[in-house]
Order: sequence, then structure tokens, then C-alpha cells
Amino acid sequence: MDDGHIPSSSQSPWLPFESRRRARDEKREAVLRTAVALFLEQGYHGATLNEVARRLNITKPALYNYFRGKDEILYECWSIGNELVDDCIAETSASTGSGLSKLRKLIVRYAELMTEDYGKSLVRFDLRDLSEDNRKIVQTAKRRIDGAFRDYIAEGVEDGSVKPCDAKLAAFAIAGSLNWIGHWFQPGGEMTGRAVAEEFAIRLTEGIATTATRKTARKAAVPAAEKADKPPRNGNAPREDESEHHTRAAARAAGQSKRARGRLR
Amino acid sequence: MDDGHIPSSSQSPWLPFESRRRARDEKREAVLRTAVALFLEQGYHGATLNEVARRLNITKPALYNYFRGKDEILYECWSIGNELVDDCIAETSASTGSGLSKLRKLIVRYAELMTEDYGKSLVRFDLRDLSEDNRKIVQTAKRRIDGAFRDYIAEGVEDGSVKPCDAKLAAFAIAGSLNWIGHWFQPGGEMTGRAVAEEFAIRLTEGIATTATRKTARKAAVPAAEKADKPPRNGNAPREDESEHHTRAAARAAGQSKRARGRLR
DNA sequence: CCCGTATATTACCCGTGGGTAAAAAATAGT
DNA sequence: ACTATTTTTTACCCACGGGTAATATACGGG
Repeated sequence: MDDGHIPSSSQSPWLPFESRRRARDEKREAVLRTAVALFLEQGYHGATLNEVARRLNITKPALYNYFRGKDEILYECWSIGNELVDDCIAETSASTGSGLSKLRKLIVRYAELMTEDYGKSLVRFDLRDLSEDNRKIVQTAKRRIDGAFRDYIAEGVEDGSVKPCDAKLAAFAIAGSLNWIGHWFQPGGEMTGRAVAEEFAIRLTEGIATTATRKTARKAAVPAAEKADKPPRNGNAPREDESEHHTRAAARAAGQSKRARGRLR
Repeated sequence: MDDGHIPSSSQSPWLPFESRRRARDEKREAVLRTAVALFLEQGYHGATLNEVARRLNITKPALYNYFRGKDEILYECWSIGNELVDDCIAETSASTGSGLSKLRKLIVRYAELMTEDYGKSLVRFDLRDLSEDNRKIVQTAKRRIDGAFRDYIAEGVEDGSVKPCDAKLAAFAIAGSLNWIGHWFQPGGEMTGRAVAEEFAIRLTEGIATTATRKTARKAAVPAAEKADKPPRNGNAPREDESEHHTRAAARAAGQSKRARGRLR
């Protein structure tokens, strides 16, 4: 009778526990995915927890097994987006090149983030809907992001790849343009998120790049991350960014595991 | 004009108990001024009509003599901002010059609007809080504004003042940058709204202009050194914007009179 | 088979705030 | 001064939705 199906339980006593914890995390994430989509779709105040639950085929109180309340769900959505931004910055900072080159890399990654749900949550959600503590965390993180843009610009000014300019205002101009993507972009349009991102990287740095001598500016200034030397008419050659996707995915997974997990009561 | 008395409160037609004999329209406008400030300060959902009324030294039901409901107040706030934008576009369109020149003018005016309450209401308020009808009106108006940017860019491309580019995306980039001003600018900072506006007009067109704006660009590029000690150069003096203020004020008054006024029950 | 734990459901509470009816106060006209 | 109209207040309703307590169900281990 010892057909021994499902050996997992007999072999490792703590594996079931692990699998259960994993299942729990997966449910938690499912809640967040649903919530972020609904919040973006109907607005935080327009969306109800009943509707979130309904889309998950559960009922509202079940959500409270994973989150303390609505505002915590909002915060967690934002938190995931923030981790993705952190990854962008980390990857960019780790790269070598001029300040301008780093700036362009950050713009591409950040812009593409703004075309995704969790990225949008960074700019579409209202700080005032968060608890006092979480609001402070978000504000600090926002300053950090702004600082990254500013630092790259300043770095570019020093190494000569960027024209002398007010780094603060230039960063506001660039970041504002990018953040606004999160307000108008919706998948299914004529351009993919990546296409928008790369176009913006060029457009937003054309004005401050020193090498902006007419047409040569583009090609010379964007050698590494740019494959647009071919007419930007076709969206082919999605190959060179494979490594980036790998890195992105890995960092994201790591981020998730390291993020504060749902209260294990 | 000078209603100088009782410095304790701001400008409320209801101030003390008597002397409540002002025109209906003025009261209506006072409500909107208070409401737009509160909505921006606490968010539409965070702000209550009770608080709006309290700041005006009246009670909530009194508001319903001038507006049908909260969402109509929101719409009227937006509507005033929209009229101001319309004025910007009209003035710009009436001016002569290259497409680039018009674009810059529009940017300056639009940017400065974004530093004011009614301008901010254009980009900080959520369409979904409006009634179905009003939402459609707003959406149409938004497209019109976007179209103005796009048209000037296209015009500039044709007359050679602007480099060939995707007008749609360029407009998104510029308008996004400007709209974001409405999210971060608050009076009392180190820069005035006008200063920000002029800086942005240069920065945002540097990338797409065919003629590099030498001197203006240079001036803008070295703000840190002499930004503080630089009063308006030449004889323009601090009142060089008088004409525009005149135009603005006149147009605004006209707009108010032509805007649908409070339901005359 | 039973028990303990985690998870989910039913049923409910209740604070909030938009909105309203009716009375009161102010205002204007004659 | 009296009346008609507008404006404002007092007092109230109630829908909505976040949140909770009590209960039921699923499940793994002994």
C-alpha cells in the first residue's frame, strides 16, 4: 500500500511549510496585481475592496489575511514599483560610460517602467492616501529617484558629455516628461513601451548633450544602448536587450523575496 | 477694490457677519477659489464641502445655492483653468513668427499657468470624479490643448524652425514636462513661476530647434552663477509683463462672464 | 478519526460626508 | 411696515465602503 505518491511530505517535514508559505506569497501577489490594475483603472477612491475581492473570486474579509487595510495595499503596490526603479538605478549606476550615457540608460529603463502597471503606481497614486509612516518612506524614495537623475546630469556636466545647465531643473524637466508617460500610455496603442522609451531617451537628451551637432549627435552619443542606427521604422532586433531582461527579471525576483512579506500572524 | 479690513482672514465676501451684500458671481468665485486651493491641498476626496464652507465662514448647504454638488465645483475649477489655457493658445496663435517661436510662447504661458492653482487643476484633478457629460467636455478640451502643441511643432517643421520629428511624441514630451510642473511647483520656492516658465521654454525646445539658441541658451545654461542677482535686464524692469497681465486679466474677466454661471433657480 | 491551524465566509457595525427639507434670517420692492 | 424673494442655517437622512467579530470550511499531522 506504500505507493508513496507525493513524496514531498514524507521526505521533508518543513517542505510543506515552505510550499504553504509560497502559496501564501503568491496569493498576496495576486491581490496586489489585481489591486494595482483596479486602482489605475478606477482610481484609489473609486475602487473598492469588494471589487478587488470579487475579481479574485473571494470576499473582502479574506483580503485582511494578507493586508492590514486598503492603504497598506496601496503602499505595497507602490513598493513593488519602487523596487523596480531601484533596480533600474542600480543597473545604470553599475554601467560604465559618460554621465550622458548613464542618463540615457536610466531614461530608457525608467520610461519603460512607466508603461507598466507597477511603474504607473509610482506617479498616479496620491501620497496623501498613505499612512504617515509610509508617506515618509515614499517621499524619501522619490527624492532618491530625483537625485539619481540629477547626479547623472551633474556627472555629465563634469565629464563634458552634457552642456552646463541647472541639474535640478533639467532633472525636473526630464523626469516630468517621463512621469507623464504613466498618465497617457496604455498598451495596445501604436507604439510599444520600449519604442516610446527609446524615442524619449533621444528626445529628452538632445537639448543638453554636448555632442548634439546635428544628426551625428544621435549615433555618436548613443552607441551602447542604441540600435536605432537603422531607420526606426521597423521594430525588429529585440535581441540585444535579452541580457537586460535577464537582469531585470532576476533583480525583480530578488526584490520580491526581500520585500517585507505579509504579516505572518 | 481694496477691501482692506480685518486682516485676520483672507478674502471672503462673508467675512464678519454683516456686509454680505456682494454680487452672486463674486461669491461663486470665492467658493471656487477656496475649493481649488483645498482640493489641491488635500486632494478631491480628502477635502470635504464642510471644510470648504468653513473656510468661507458659511455652512455646507449654502454652497448648494451656487453649485449642484461637489463634482460640479470640481468641474468649474477645471473650467476656469481651461479658459486660461484657451487664452494662452489664442494669444499665441494670434502672434506672428515661426512655428518654433509660437511653440516657445505657448510653453512659457502654459508653464506659468501650471504654477497657479487653476492651472494645476488641469492636471491634478481626476477625470473620473466628474459626471459623464463633464468628463467628455474635459477630454475634448485636453485633446485640443495637445493639438495646439502638435500643430506648432508641425508648423515649425514645415517652416524649417524645428527639426523633423514625430510631432505627436514631441508634443507628449513637452506637455508632459510642463504638466508635471503642476505637481511639484509651489510658490515660495527659490524660483518664481515665470522664471521656471522661461527656463523650460528654452530647455524643452533646445533639442528640436534647428537654430541653436546661442545667447539665450548660454544665459540659461549658467543660472547658478548669476540667477539670484539678476533682476530683469534692460529697461524692462519688474513691470515688463504688464501688457500680458492686462491681456490675461481682460480675457479672464471675459471668460468668467461667458462661462455658464450658477444655476439661477 | 480527531484536533489544531490557516483560511475564507456570513453577517454586521459604524464613521464619514454628500446631499436635502424646512425653518429662519437677510434683502428688495412697494 | 408688510410682503415676496433670495440666501443661509439647523437638523436630518442615508448610501457607501472600510473594517471587524463570529462562524464555517479546508487541510495537514498524529
